Amino acid sequence: MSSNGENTTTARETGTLGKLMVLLDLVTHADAPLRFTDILALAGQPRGTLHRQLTHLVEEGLLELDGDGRYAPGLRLLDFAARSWARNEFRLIAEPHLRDLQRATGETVHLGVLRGQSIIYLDKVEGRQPVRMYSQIGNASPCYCTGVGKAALSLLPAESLVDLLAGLSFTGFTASTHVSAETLLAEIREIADQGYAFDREEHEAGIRCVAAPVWSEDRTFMGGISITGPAYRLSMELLHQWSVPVQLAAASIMEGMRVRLGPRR
Amino acid sequence: MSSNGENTTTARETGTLGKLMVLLDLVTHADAPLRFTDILALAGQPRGTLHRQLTHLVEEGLLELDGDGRYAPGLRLLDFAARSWARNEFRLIAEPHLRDLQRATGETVHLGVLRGQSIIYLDKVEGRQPVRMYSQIGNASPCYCTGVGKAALSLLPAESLVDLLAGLSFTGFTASTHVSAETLLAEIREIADQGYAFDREEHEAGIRCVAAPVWSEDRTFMGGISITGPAYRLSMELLHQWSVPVQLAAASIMEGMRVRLGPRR
DNA sequence: CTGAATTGTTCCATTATTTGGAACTTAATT
DNA sequence: AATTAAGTTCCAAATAATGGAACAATTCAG
Repeated sequence: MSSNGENTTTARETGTLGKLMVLLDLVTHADAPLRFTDILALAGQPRGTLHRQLTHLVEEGLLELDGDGRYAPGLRLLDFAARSWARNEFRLIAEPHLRDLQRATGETVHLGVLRGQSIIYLDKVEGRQPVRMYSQIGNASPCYCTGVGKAALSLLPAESLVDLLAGLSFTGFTASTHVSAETLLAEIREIADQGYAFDREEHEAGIRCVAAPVWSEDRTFMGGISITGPAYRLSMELLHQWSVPVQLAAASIMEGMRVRLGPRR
Repeated sequence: MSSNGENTTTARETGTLGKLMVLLDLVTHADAPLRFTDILALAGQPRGTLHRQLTHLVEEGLLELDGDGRYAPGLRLLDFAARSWARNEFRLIAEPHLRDLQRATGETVHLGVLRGQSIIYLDKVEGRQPVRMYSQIGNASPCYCTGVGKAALSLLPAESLVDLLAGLSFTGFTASTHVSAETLLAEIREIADQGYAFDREEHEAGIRCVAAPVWSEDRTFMGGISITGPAYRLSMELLHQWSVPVQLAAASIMEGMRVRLGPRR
């Protein structure tokens, strides 16, 4: 349950929409519903302005104002997201391969894509217990300390990579989290060579993963798939072995996309 | 998989945000990614205007533009929704009771709330198979042909109810769907008396449910919970029996909310 | 291959919306 | 009852959105 303060996109914070999205971000990222005054402090805007902006967001169902004057994320966001997810082509194509990989390894499998500096998880296939929905799906995680993130970064052309890394602000989640662009860059080059990435408890202590990059032909889509699990069960040796099936699954997904979307351009 | 064209909220379609939300609705409700020209036809706006609006939505990550010039819902919506869902107090309080009800009956249990003319499903607890996430959660369904919807409507004060009904446009999904405000109103009055509602295959042929209303003290939150399943397994007699446990579960949820949020006002 | 048609993008004077300071109302606190 | 804080409304000034038209890039037809 990590919340990272980074931008999901390279959003402009100017323009009417941009300013409203900043507010929406503020409220959705908060740990609890916020009062008008709380938002006022966080947003640093004139009261009149803020009040009208919040009113508009509430009118559109993007925020909700409860009886105690607290602002919470609006349920209309759920409706939008449900549609966004249900019809996502990348996810639809990847799903069967994720299931195969889960069955083969018995561990949790994730699918994520790079958006700005974050990885957004598009799907998750777990073993035993019924999936707690939305548990991970939709969550934005940092790219510099997740397997899927580093795999995705390894797909970037040199210049874009340097630019992105320059804009990162590192948070040391664990002892092994990368906290400098230099060491991260070195590892990403290695990953680009070998074609797979590890997360050696860099985001969460006790959690490891192997990941392989997945991309669309025109590189508009860059992400990855991973097998994740507790360190006590997933030795680094085992993860090295699993680098093969992850890469194979990644290849299958890309082949699937080629077939489905391929004949054009 | 029903898409209903009704508004989820009483949104104003004026103002900068309102106009952009109309576009977002358009794209997310479409069955497939739309081209610029498609949206142009649907939105009926000047080309220059539309182009800039779409550009802004893309810049904010609310829409995505693929390599073929097709607009699809943006993944940032997922991030917003994941947060909106994870911290929803109503859902958090209801969850254990939904699980209990599922275990007691063996059938699928839903939690939904009324937003405008639609029911938005907040949670779903299924039996056997691992839940396909987002399968129903977040979906907006019509209020006039679902158990949760009719249960929620039965909570409205007479005047609001008449107003809402007047604004409905009925779609006859099955032979038993209400298609007039009169018959619907009559049933809702009955539901208000007895405290539970049925869906007699009104939304989907072969699917029945019993639902009970759930509301917050100040009535800002009006929704319901339901037990849903195939008609061959859920006789009307069985559903009558289950009206008791659904109502009990509803009562428990409301008690939970009172305890958690109660001491005030 | 050329010209015509369609589709998508940019520009900018006009128009409409947003801005933000201040006055005002309501609720909480002493 | 008086004081402070919280929330809401108002309006001239500043800013952003509008939409028509010109421009570019693709696609299509002969």
